[in-house]
Order: sequence, then structure tokens, then C-alpha cells
Amino acid sequence: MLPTDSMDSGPSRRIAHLDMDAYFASVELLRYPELKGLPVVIGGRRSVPGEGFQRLRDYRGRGVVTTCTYPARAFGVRSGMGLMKAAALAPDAILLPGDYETYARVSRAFKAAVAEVAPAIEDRGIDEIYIDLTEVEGTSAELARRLKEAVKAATGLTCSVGITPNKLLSKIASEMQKPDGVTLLGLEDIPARVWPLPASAVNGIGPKAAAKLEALGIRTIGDLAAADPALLLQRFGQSYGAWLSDAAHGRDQRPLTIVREAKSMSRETTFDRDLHPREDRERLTAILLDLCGRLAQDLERKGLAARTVGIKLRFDDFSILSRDVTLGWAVASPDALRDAARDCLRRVTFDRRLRLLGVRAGSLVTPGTGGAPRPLF
DNA sequence: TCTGGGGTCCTAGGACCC
DNA sequence: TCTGGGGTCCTAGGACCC
Repeated sequence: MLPTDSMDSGPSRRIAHLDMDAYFASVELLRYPELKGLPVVIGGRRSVPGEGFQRLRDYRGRGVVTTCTYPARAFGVRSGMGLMKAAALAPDAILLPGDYETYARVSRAFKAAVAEVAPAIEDRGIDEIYIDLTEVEGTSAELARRLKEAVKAATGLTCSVGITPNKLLSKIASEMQKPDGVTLLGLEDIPARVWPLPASAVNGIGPKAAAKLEALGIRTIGDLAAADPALLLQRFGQSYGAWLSDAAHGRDQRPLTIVREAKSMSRETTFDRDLHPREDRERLTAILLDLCGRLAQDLERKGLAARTVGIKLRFDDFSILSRDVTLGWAVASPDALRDAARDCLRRVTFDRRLRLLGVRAGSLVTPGTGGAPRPLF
């Protein structure tokens, strides 16, 4: 047995994961302080403006809970839950439509504040980031406090921070003391603090993998660490099987991705009611044109063009179908996106009603560089 | 009363080329 | 006539994440 971990885990790092608490709901509470302490749910479509706040019980139609306050969670409401089901649990909860422009603005503000403390940041979406603290002066406890203070000063919001030697453990750690928490973990804490958690607490073990593990009698991360690696390889394949073993032992050497280029952009919409491919043809055409127009705007804003265009359909039975086409050139205009999307739609046999239509731009290039044919000389 | 919208990555087969 | 092995690109689907 090797006496130290430094020989097999490489140079030791200090990585933070910072996660905003009930993010969208907390931003709304800044705007409506009178809702503090009440069950509030963010979700659904923008409703007709009326008097006062809309109650969850009055909501009609499709939609899910995007996020909710902790008092709403006390009723059993969860992200991703259908709004009708949420209304049955918490009929008096306040329902607010999402205001994504504001959430994005506040997001830029908290990330800029964190960058003042530590500049090496990996963006993980609107409400969370990884931060490399390896080269930053101070104890982990001090740095956690400074990060939280910087976020609070810039936005008025609280967050939870986990600091450990890698991204995998920090992601787990930041969940441990939510909300407004700090959790510091070393490799020596793994057996006592990480192994009792359910396997699904690992980022990358979703519902399917968790169910498959459960069928093997593997429920906790500790069970996974104790499982025969050969069995995992056999049941989950070389790549994922090996990763499962590593993850259970807290082994993770992934670097932070500081700059990331967009790989694809898409727009999709779920209809108010399922649409018939022929009887509702005009309505579907109008929706397709709208999606292409919005996607073209997104591309223009980012100065990008697509060499691949695809469509996504969700049918009334929730099955999903996609088709895409790669063009010999890059496109960005609404008309070109529409023509390519129509080519894709022609390859589909429609025998069910449609629930959702989406348009996707992939193989993105910057026009004038990657989009042009390479010169011969 | 079912189940949003925006992404990434992986796998796997076939076409095509060397 | 049959023997190859890579490599890349494209397409479709699926798992997972925020």
C-alpha cells in the first residue's frame, strides 16, 4: 500500500463549488420583499396582468415548477414538478412567471464579484460556478467567507459553498449545508461524510443509472465504493463503469473549463394543446417561423452561423424525434433556417399529435472564418 | 391534473477516404 | 477473390445537468 495520496492523485488542488440558494425565487424576493417567508413558486407562462399576486390554485395549463422558496419546499413542492400537482400540495403558494433577463443580469453580477476574489472560474450555468482556489492566499474557511460576502454585497443573495480537492467532491459538499452553508471536505472525510449519501448525489448518476445500481443492491456511494469494479465494468461499460468506481472514491482530476465556446443553440416551445400535423398545419407553420426568427436573433447576437440545422418534435405520447441536416455552408438568417428545418420535417412520418416543436443550430462557426471554404493557396 | 426550455456529452452505425 | 485497419464526418437517440 502506498503511504501517501500524492503519488496517485497528482498535485493537490483546492476547488470550490458555489451554488446560489433557490436562485430564481431569491431574486424575486429581492423585488417583492413582502413575500419573504411565504411559499413562492416560479414557473408557467407569463399570465395576464391582474390585481395582486397569482395563486398556484388559480393556474390552468401546462408547465412545471422551475424553482421555489424553502417554505414552498416544506409542502413537498419540487423543481420539475407539474404546476397542477404543485397546486394540489400548496394551493395558496404565490406563482410568479420567470424573468430570465433579470436572473441573467444578477448572475453576471455575482460571477463578477467572485472573480474579484478568485479569477479562475468555470461557468456551470446561471446559478453555479466552480472556482480554482489553489493559488489563492488564505485558509479555505476564510476564502469561503470572502466568496459568500462578495456575492452578498453584489446581489443581496446567499449561496452555499463547498471546498474540496476536486470538482466532484465540491459539488457534493456545496449541497450538504444548504442554504447559506459552507462545507469543507478532505479526502480523509470521504468514508464518514460522503459514503452514506445516496449514489444519485454524485453529479453524473441520474435516474436511469441510479435505478440500475439499485437493482444491483447499490444504494449509497459507499455501496458503490465497495462494489466489485469488474461488475461495474460489465454492467455499465468500460468508460462509465470505470468512472463510477473513481467517483465513489472521490477521485476526479478534471480541470476547470475557464472558457467555453457554444456548440449549439436552440429554441423550442410546448404548445398550449397538442396539435394535429395536418389540421393545425397553419398554426404549426407560424410556430416554426417564430422559432426560426428567434434562433436567428440568438445567432446574430453571438455573431455565429450554423452549418447544421435540426428539428426536434415531441409527440403526445412524449416520445421525442430529431432530424438534422448538415449544409455545405453556414446559415444564420430566419429564411435559411426555415428552409433547412423544412427539409428535416419532410423526412418525418407524422402519425400522432404534436406537443412540442424545436429548432436547433449546430456546428457553429464565426462567419468569415470557419464558415468560408479554405483557400487552396 | 401529468411532465419546460436550454444545453453537453456519449454511443453506435454507415459513408467515405487513405 | 478475399484479405485489412484507421480516420473523419454525419445522423439519431439517449442520459444527464441547470
